[in-house]
Amino acid sequence: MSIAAFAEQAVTSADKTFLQLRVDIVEGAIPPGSKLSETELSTKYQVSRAVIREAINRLESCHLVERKANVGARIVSLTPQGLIQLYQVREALEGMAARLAAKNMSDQEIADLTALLDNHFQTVKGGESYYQEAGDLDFHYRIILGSKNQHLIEVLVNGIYHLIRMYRVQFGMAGPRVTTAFDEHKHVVQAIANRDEELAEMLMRRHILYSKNNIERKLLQS
Amino acid sequence: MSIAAFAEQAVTSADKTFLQLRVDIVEGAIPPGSKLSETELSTKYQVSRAVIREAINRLESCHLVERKANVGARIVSLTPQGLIQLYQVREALEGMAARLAAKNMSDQEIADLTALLDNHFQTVKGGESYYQEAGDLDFHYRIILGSKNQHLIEVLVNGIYHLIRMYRVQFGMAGPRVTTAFDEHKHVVQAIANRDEELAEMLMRRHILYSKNNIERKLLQS
DNA sequence: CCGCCCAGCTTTGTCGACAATAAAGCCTAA
DNA sequence: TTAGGCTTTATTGTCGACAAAGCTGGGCGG
Repeated sequence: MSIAAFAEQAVTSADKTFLQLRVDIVEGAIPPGSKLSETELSTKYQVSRAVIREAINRLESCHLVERKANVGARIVSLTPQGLIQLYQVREALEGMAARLAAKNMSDQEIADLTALLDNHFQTVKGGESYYQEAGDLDFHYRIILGSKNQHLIEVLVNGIYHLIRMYRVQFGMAGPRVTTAFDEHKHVVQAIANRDEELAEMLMRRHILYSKNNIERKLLQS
Repeated sequence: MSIAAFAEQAVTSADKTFLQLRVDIVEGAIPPGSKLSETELSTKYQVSRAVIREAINRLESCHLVERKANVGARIVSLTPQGLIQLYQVREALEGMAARLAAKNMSDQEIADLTALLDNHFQTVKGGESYYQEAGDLDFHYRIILGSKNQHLIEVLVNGIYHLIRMYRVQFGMAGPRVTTAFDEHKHVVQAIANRDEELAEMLMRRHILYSKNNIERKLLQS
């Protein structure tokens, strides 16, 4: 359920098309760099061009597609340095999120977060590397929401994280760093529980910086 | 010219309407919290409803308006804590921008930035408080662009700064802090010139933090 | 007298057609 | 043969009309 809180419900037809398209893009069903023809999509998804246009507009505000006037929309093309830049933004924003979470999360929320981590620990100890995807996301989402900062939440949840997921799929990073990342998570939560804003931010920044370095290494060797 | 580099040129009709609407919103011609009726706007700006809808969509991605399905769009309502949250995001992002600028700006760009500051110094010394608006913006924009980080630039320039301007207009902060802010700017530039990433980030963060505190004080006493 | 429900009306969502712009291919001329 | 310009064609931008959902006001029943 934890993550399901973000299941935005689509009421209008453009909503559904937007969500569907976003999945298709992030999951790679439509490859990066490819052109999005309005007429083609309108037949494919059985909706009018106006709906497609609205969906594409929203995709653009997620930074998943780029439009040029009188030319059309293309899915963004992914580059290693683009991923690096994304992690730089993540480091700044999630660092601040951790700081604010240390200040603003309720005791109950912190308790829940701790419980979540214990739960994950059982899984990790069991040897399953299930952790990476769902668990990691859940952890980061909770802290972002815990910041109680609407702008922060918006930019990260609706903007950056879909792009991150897209990179993960395209560059095929299922990712090791499971146990070490788990320890880092634990320390961040401890700092938040201690209401140590300074430390929470620093630890979160390092956690993301390590991730970035890890990814850089993998990108270079391939 | 410096700032004119951001003069996005509108080619399509929706572009012009969007830019016009954005000005009208940011400058306060359309007050915060008010409803944006599509038909009303379409007669007012002499364009079809489709154009208005597209413009509103883009305004939404700037976080200047909020939409509800089957209900309509309203201009965001401004709250003191909303402004605080905005400054928290600014602190994180522009701090990172200063760090990256110290790494990525060319020597020429740094020289230009220094010259710009000297120029501003003459103005400040002359007693004109012209500085606040244009000069401050120019300084921050250059460092943001100097980061060479596309995501950072996007979020700040197209998203946050218009909101900041809107708050400035609505809450009527022409702003003192002229000379002290100038010194802070100077120190940031020095750190960037020395390629001291750590210090550049720290100084920029403090600069914005001071601004935030200053604003908080003013908000409370009113 | 108060509250609920229904009808009408306003506003948004969706659609198909037309206009305008840019890309592609062909034709001509150097 | 190739470069340049023109024509054709496909795609996007814009429009007005229709469909559907929400809000408002009046009437009915408790």
